[in-house]
Amino acid sequence: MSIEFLQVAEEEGEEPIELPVEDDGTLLLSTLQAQFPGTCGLKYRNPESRAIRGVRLNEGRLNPPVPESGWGSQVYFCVFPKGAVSSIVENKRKSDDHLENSTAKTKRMETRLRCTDLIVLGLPWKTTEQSLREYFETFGEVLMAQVKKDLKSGQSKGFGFIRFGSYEAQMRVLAQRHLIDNRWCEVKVPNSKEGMIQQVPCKVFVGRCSEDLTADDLREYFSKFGEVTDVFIPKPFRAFSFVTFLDPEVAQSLCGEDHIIKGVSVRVSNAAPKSEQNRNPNYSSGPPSHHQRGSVPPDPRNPINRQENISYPQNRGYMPNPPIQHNNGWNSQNRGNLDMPNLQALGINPQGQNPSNQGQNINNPLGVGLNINALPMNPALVAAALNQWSLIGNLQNQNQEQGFGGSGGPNAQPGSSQGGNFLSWMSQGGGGGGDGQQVNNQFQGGNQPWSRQQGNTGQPGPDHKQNFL
DNA sequence: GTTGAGCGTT
Repeated sequence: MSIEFLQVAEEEGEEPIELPVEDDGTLLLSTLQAQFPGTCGLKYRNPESRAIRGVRLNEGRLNPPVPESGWGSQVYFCVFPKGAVSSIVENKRKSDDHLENSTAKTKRMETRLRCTDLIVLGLPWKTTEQSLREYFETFGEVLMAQVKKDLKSGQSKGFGFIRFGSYEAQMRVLAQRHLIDNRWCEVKVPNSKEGMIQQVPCKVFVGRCSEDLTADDLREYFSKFGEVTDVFIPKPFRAFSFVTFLDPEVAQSLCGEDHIIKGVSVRVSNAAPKSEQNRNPNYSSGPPSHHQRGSVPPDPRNPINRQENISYPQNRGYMPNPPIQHNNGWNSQNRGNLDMPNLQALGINPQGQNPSNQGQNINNPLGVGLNINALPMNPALVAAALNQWSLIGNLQNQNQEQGFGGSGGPNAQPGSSQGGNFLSWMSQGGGGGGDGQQVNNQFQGGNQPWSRQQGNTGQPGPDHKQNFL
């Protein structure tokens, strides 16, 4: 006997896949979902009425429209779960937002592949699911919004979950903090969903920068390739910078290229992950892996961030790049290694190639037998650069004592322009964020989740683990 | 009736 197949496409116009029908003539939902993860049903266009018809689903089995005549030769389309919100939100969106022009298919793909529930921490007690949803709808279609409450009292527990329909929306939301019902909240990938997020870095290293290249210059230039969510230029001048894109693919596409900005030839390469050694030893619980992309400072171009006097808690990590914790080996395997910003900044790659470092160990530039005199550069300059990154001197001690993970980027060391340590670097403003945002520590005590962590003169306590999330 | 780091009753 022959097995019957029916043709299923993700949506109308897409190339169908043939799926095997069971002996009883039904299609198992599991069979469908094996090919179209996230699908919850099937539909088809009625050739007579031209209307879309749904396919009966009963106990995990999809039934042919007319049982006696089987599925026929028509193409069926997947049904994906969708929230109640749609058209209103769509219409509200900025028309100039090119990222929202993604096709339905792209959206599906993203939903299927990468969207995940996000946890919203620090919600005001008064925030309801309604207000939570309304807030996040400004970023995109919200498929789910919930506030966790005490079952008995109904009182909010101060956190909740949201899910977006598009990955862009999710990325935007993860890339900033959120003022919800007049309280700053943070959105993260829940611990339970770790590993479900794409871990392609959005940040690129831009070497050979000249001192007169401003963050605005870089932003303006690189924006033509895709939305730039952050630009970080270390202070004092270190001849490199970091540019973070919303889209990791844009970032990756630029790596290995030379670009001329304001007459300066800069080199774009992968932003090497920070090493564990320069991280906060207390911060080891394997937080969400999305922070490569997620922890960029709020984008000032986002209306939400245009409020007057917006500021960020000094110790909370709204510096160029809060520490990145990966569970994909980016950092976890790099313990004991040093980063290599110094060499990259000088246009030197000790590995002799573009440091494509995703998931790879980054060799310690010192560990590969760095010989300053052998470098194709003024040794004094190299030495000065090394010194800037604290690669000469008491680096070990600093790293052990500072107990901080924050830095100027995946491979920027906090360094010490004054011969100090990271804390002194922090107290100078910590880099202040790539957009020149002020870090004026305006938060008042008690009202913010992070307020108690203000004051950065002492050793970070154990609970500084939260500082940079 | 209070609170403020966390990780989702179903």
